[in-house]
Amino acid sequence: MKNPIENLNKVFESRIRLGVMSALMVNEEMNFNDLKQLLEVTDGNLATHLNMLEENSYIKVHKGFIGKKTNTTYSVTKAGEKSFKNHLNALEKMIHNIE
Amino acid sequence: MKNPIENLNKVFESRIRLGVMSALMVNEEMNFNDLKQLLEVTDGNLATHLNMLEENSYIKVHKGFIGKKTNTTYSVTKAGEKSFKNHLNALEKMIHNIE
DNA sequence: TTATTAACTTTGTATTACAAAGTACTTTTT
DNA sequence: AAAAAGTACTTTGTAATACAAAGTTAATAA
Repeated sequence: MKNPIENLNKVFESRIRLGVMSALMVNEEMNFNDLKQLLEVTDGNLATHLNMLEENSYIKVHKGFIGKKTNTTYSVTKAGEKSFKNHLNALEKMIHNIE
Repeated sequence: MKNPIENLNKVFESRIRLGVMSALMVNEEMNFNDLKQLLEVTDGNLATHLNMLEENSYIKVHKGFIGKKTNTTYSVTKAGEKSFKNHLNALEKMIHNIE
């Protein structure tokens, strides 16, 4: 038997970062508030996780406006997409080994 | 869009506990050393994670012998199986939403 | 009798998670 | 014009986790 977790990515161990990535894979881009409401987290907590994803270059931030209101959006980078898919693959292998 | 992480189980957020459960779903029972080698973790670390799984009644411990040598084995409980499958389902839904 | 193995527990440190409050800037409401 | 509210944070503080390393106990093998 082979180590079932060796290809899992530490960064995606967190439920919230998993949720952010998952949402951004489906949505192209989302802003702070949408993510906050979707994942039901506090500002500070979300900001921390977004920071960690950005520091790993898995997402990128775009500060813009809607009319005159600030609107910060987040989207996955190429690297983020690659790493996340890799992680999902590892999860899938683990799951299929079981079912 | 619905919160993609609301059905994920906090206990299974950890890579190592995920690995333990995954191994025990496939193997019926495994002992301390087999798990340790499979998951490539230190004694203390593994013991802690096994404890947490046991406290949640997701695994049960059986202290036995092979000949005269002690042999502690671990296996998933019904509750553990149910909760873990639930978690995997939530993961699968998340993944399929993406791919 | 010394060394080794199994399965831990204890100790200590570093990292992480999270909530809550604070901040800066703008916009809407009164 | 003043007050309230919204956006997107940062800061602060605390509690929980993760993990390695060393210590422990009891048995067995050399």
